[in-house]
Formats: sequence, structure tokens, C-alpha cells
Amino acid sequence: MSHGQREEVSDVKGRLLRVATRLFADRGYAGTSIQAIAEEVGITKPSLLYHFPSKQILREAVLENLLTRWEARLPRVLAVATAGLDRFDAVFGEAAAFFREDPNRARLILREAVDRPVETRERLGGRIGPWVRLLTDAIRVGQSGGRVRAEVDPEAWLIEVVLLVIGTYAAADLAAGVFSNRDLDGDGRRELARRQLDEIIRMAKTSLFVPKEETS
Amino acid sequence: MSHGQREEVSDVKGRLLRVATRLFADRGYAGTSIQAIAEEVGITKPSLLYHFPSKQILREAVLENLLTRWEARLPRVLAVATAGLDRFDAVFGEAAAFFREDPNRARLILREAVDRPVETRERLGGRIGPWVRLLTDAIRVGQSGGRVRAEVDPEAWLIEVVLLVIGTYAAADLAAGVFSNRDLDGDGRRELARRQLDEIIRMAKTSLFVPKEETS
DNA sequence: CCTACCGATCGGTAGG
DNA sequence: CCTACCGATCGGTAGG
Repeated sequence: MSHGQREEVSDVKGRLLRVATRLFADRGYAGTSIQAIAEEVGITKPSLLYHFPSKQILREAVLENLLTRWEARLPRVLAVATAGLDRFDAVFGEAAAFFREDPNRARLILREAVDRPVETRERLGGRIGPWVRLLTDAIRVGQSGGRVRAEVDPEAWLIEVVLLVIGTYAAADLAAGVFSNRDLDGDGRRELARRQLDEIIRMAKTSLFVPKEETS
Repeated sequence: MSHGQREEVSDVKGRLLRVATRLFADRGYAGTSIQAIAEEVGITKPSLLYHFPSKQILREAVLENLLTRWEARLPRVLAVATAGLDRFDAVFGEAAAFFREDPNRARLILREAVDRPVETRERLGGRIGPWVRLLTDAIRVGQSGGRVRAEVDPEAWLIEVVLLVIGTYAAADLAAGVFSNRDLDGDGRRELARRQLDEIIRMAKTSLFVPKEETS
């Protein structure tokens, strides 16, 4: 039970990261004051600035944290994807789980993409570039084998499917309004989320795979 | 050639709306000061506040302007959609043209949806609700007639297609990074936009319509 | 449409 | 991790 004085006991830095993630996702970077973050964690603003010397650095840390958590899942994705038969379901399910676990992630990515497209592109380029190539190559192999529709534009298709997943989780509250006018309880909301996710999967698969009845 | 002193000659109010639209789309509402808007139009901050008494009211005006411009196109959409055979292409083409004309519109809507989901839902509910019903009804008719896949969830499908269009135009710069590492010139960008739009149309149609060869 | 000005809040620093 | 404090900027008002 021995642990150093500065570890875990309160873990202020971790709490700052979590609160910052939520508030940045909620109100945006410009709309969130470091004061508000510090307050919610229960410390003062200069104390926050001891852990993260500037607001920019805090932003970087939040995004880095998000990317790291995603990358921590990749080995599992790869294992399931290469081992099992259903590569599509494995990758898609893992991605959906990542955002369902914390929808703030989807809103944060969407905000960052709109707020700073160039920086986001550079940040993602090196980190997820290899994965993009892996998936688009797999699609092309599927096209050679006749399992994937020849008309599919692999890069464009992948971008749009990623957009569907992120956008659906980011704007779930808004989309609920299209289904009904009244506010929904937790159960109703979960059911709608399920309907939307099912439809995304259907759209992605139908537009990707050659149907079994009409193999060329 | 006679016009009153206070109309058109400078049209400060209209210029304020245009600049505010661009800056809100660019940097977000919280990230844009009314000072910056006034400066770009060439007037002072109190002068802006003469035309729009508060920042909130300016925001409302910008969104109202966007919705009004969209609604002004609806008669044309309806006319083409009911007259011609290809309802899908008519509606889809009109929507895409609206955002291609000014991609700020897509970014603005996306931002508003993430910033204030509840208010956005209420604002859109009454205004586009009838149109949603019109389109989902049309899908259901198509399902009865066997032209549209029975598995389609009309509301969910529509939401996702709208998300695809808005998201694609809003994040076009970002998406370009997935295709290539180097920066693109105007021509290259236009070609990518075309590829992505083609793929969206393909995805939407393939997932909606029953293929001709396998009519049930 | 402008000058002059307001209180509040912003991100950040000094110094402990 | 805190108290005390900084200059700059925020949205907005008074008064013309």
C-alpha cells in the first residue's frame, strides 16, 4: 500500500485532463476558460498553470491523450481483424465502441477538425496515415477478389464512413429531434442511437460489398 | 436610379452579416469578437451594436439568414422533384449546390449543432420538420413499390445522408490530407471534392435503392 | 455612425 | 499548490 506522496493520492493532473476534455468538447476551446476548468477540479487558476504552463499546452495534452487512448486499442483491432473472418465488423465495432464509451471524444475531434483543419491534418497525417493505407489496401484487395464493388473509391469511402461514425456520436442529441419532438429519456435515446448505428453499418456494408446473389 | 439615402449605398448591415457569417464559421462564436467583425467591415464596435444590439442577436441574425436562404430554394427543389423522374438527384443536387456555393454554411451548421444541440433542434424542428416527413414518406412509398430496399430505416438514413453532405463540405480541407501529404492547389482540391461527392452519391443510392437486376 | 468609457473576465506572472 | 496582481480584451453603455 505504499505510494509516493505525489502519485495517485489525488492525481490532480489526470483530473484536470478529464475535466478539460469534457469542457472543451462541451463549449469549445475558445469558449472554455482555464479558470472554469480549475474551479471544477477544486484548485486555483495558477495551480492549473503549474501543471500545464499555458492553455495551448493543455489543449495539446488533451488531444495527445485522446490519440494515445485510441492507439492503445489498435493492437486489439488488428488481432481481431487479421484472425477472424469478419474484418469489417471487427474494425467498425472497435471504432464505434471507442466513441460510445465517451461521446466527448467525437465532439472534440469534430471541433478540432473545424477549428484548426491544417494543424489537425498534420497531427493525424503521421499517426493514422499508415492505418489508412492498411484499410484502403484491404479494400483494393477485396476489389481484385471480386468481394468489394469495383466502383468503390477506397479513400473517399473510408473518409465518409469515419465521418458517419464521428458525426453520429457527436450530434446524437440533435439527431434525436428528427425522430420526435418531445425530449427523450435514457432508454429512448439509447434505442435511437442503436437505430442510427445499425443504419450506418448497413449503409457502409451495402455500398462496399458485392451482394452474394450477383457475384461477377 | 433613385434610391433613398439609407438603402444599398453602403449596406453596412448586409456586410456585417456576411463578415459575421464567415468569422463565426471560421473561428466559432466564442472565438470571434464583435470588435473583429466591426473592424473588418470598417466601422467601430459601438456602430455594430447599433445595427445588432448584442452579440447574441447578431448570432441569431446570421442563423436566420442562413435558414432563409435555404428556404428560398425549396420551391425550386420541390418543382424539380415532383415533375422529373429523378427525385433523388434533384434534391441531392440542390442540397450539395447550397453548400458548395459557400462552405461556410456547412461549418456554421456543424458548429451550431455541436455548440447548442438543444436550441438547434428546436430551431430546426419547426422549420424543416415538414420536409423531413415529406422525404421519409417518399422513401416509404418507394419501399411499398419495391424500388427502395425494405431494410432502409427512413429517418436514420436521411439523417446520415445529411450528415455526409454537411460534414464533407465542412471538413473538406481536413479530408484532403487523407489523400495526400502535400498541400494541394485549387485544381487538386476541386478534383478531391468531386471524388468525395461522387462517392457520397454512390453510397447513398446503393444503400437506398433496390438494384435493377434483383427486383423482388 | 463615432468618442469615451465601464465593469468583468481573460490568460498569464511574481513570489512564495 | 496558493495569494496577489498584471495588461489586454471582452461585450456593452452613455451621450452625442
